[in-house]
Amino acid sequence: MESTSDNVRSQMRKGVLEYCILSILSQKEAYASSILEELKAANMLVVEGTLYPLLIRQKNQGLLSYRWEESPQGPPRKYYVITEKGRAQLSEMDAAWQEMVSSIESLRK
Amino acid sequence: MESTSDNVRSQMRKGVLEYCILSILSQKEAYASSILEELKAANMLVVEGTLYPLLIRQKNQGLLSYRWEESPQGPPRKYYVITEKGRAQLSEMDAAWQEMVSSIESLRK
DNA sequence: TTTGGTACTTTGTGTTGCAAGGTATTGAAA
DNA sequence: TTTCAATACCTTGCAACACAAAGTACCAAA
Repeated sequence: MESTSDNVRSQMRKGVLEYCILSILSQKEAYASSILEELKAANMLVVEGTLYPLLIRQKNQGLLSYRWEESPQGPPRKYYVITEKGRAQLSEMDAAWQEMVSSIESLRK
Repeated sequence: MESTSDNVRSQMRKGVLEYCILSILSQKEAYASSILEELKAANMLVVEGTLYPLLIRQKNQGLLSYRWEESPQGPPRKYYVITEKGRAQLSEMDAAWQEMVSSIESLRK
């Protein structure tokens, strides 16, 4: 049983997730589980099944690269790193986001 | 040939269109073409093929109702009206939107 | 050697936005 | 009267996306 509120929030998250990922990775490298934690801390909750394909898409687009690193325990981690192209895309997204905030504000006057 | 920027903006629009529609209709009744113009004025461009199904969905969810009205010229217009349920949903969306703006801000610090 | 924790991946489903094309009404021009 | 342009509404097929659920793999401790 899902609340209306959950639906609303889930719908709105669509389309800004890529922006969130690039933003997180622009500050420091991270692997999927740690990205999930950051998103959770920012109230932008997503699940594994959403994040992994998204990271792969962004890597295929050349926005991210990655490297393997040993974990203190458990299997190795895939650390993602933002590329130059990714930073350029992030700039685009900053502008697009600001524009959308303005648009909503003007509609919500 | 579509620019990266268009893709970015198109993706971000997902999920907030319903919010925009309810917002517009909360101020006054409107028919599809006039809603398109308002969205265009707010830089939230969409096309007919997006808007019509969306209005029908919202009507089926009980968020909107409509009535026919003669046009000064051309076929009659379908004026959409927001319902009480629609206004409740709009309140939800206001809250969800504000939360998302905060989330992005905290990630983009 | 089995168990539990960590981490990455894949599959199937439903929703959404969009391009493109279609239908219907009206009034004015040919 | 027929044709045309403008207005308005609707439908179909497609691709992208978020998500639930299930699966695979690695490691260390019991």
